[in-house]
Amino acid sequence: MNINPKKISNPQLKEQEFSINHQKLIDATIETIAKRGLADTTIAQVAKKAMVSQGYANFRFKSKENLLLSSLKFLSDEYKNSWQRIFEDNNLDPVGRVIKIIENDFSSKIANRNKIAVWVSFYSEVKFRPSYLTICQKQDEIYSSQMEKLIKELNFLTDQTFLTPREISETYLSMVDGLWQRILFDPKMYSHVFCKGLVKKYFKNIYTDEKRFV
Amino acid sequence: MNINPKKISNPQLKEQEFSINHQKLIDATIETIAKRGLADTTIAQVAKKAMVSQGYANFRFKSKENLLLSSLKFLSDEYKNSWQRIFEDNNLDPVGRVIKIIENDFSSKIANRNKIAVWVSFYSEVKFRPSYLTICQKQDEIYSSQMEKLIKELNFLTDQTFLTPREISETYLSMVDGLWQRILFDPKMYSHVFCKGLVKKYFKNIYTDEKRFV
DNA sequence: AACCATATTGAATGATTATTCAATACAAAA
DNA sequence: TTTTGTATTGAATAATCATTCAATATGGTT
Repeated sequence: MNINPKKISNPQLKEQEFSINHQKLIDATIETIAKRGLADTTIAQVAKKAMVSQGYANFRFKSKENLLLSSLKFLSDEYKNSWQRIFEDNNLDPVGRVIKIIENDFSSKIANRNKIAVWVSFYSEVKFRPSYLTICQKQDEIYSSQMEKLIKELNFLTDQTFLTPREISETYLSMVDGLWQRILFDPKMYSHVFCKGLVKKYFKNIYTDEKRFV
Repeated sequence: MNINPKKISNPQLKEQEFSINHQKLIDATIETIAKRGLADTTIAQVAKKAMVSQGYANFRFKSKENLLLSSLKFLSDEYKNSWQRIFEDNNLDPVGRVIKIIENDFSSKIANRNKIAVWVSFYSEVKFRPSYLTICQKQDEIYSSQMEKLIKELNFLTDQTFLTPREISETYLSMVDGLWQRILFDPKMYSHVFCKGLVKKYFKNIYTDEKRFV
């Protein structure tokens, strides 16, 4: 019995086969939203980009809504994984961790104009689709609380007491959201270098003795 | 000849009559977007809310696109007027002016959840509709440069030199955008009081001697 | 080879919606 | 009153799309 990877009698391979098309469609959805906007994203276009039939796309995801939701989930998980790795890295001290966080939030993988366009598209619908809100909010809460804990350590180490960990982390998170939005408007002015510099300068002003916040 | 305000032989009255319906439709558009989202806003719903016929709404504005554009323009002008009044008020010193600006940006007239929902809806389409970008960007540039000038004065008065006016004003504007977005997610947590407090604390940390940034 | 199960297709369907326009209402002028 | 010009209507149109599903393809099993 010849084991050909394309054969699907093996449940594991079947699962993999499933994942390939699943992921192809999610990628195509994100690309389409990034290129045309959520309003002009149709199943037909997504299916074409994923090189499957229109009927198939619907069949796989049950509905367009569900395809969109899965795509948001994917993006959200990708982001979460990238910052979670930083929080779990035991080789970093608080300052090094904060710097890694900043660099991640304005890395070309995370903060590129296409992905931001997709984020903002979903954000804009959050008030009307509770399911979008659920996905976005849960992860943001974890990020937020991890960040606050990190700042707490940093404050302790540096004897910084004027600003609370909560204040610093909320300010940071707001700045990131705001800067991401601004990247959409004017990606030249709000370059990654500019954004990182601005945020680091914010921290530098708080932790004046710390040389690493250039 | 009896001058009845409903008669339209007088060109001025005709103009006024025009404006009434015009504004009714714009208001209805903003309300509809705020309630249902840009994606689910139809001419039929807007017309119903404005209490005119569907055909009329289209006739007045030539197209749905143009109605949306006019609504964005209205919102944008409203915002501009509110901050411009503060910049033009000669009774304010720099600190007082900054405080007024903060209070305006998180006033219930400007930063309520409905209006933010509309703003974010348009923002999310900015990458795909150059006409939206034009409206948003032009005014933001003016706001931005006025803000920078104001911070320059403030830095001069307080001998603050570590952060440049550009840095402070860009940080402020990003924070505002980010906080607005967060108000959409969780209006209870991001109350006006919380947002104003956070921003004022940011300034307080820079201008430590200034008592008015509570 | 014949059969079966599953994956995939693509054309048809039905719902939604912007836009058009012929018909109507209505107020001013004659 | 009749006429005229403009404002407004609302039903018809045409386009777009999500969704469905009967038909087909594909590859494994016997």
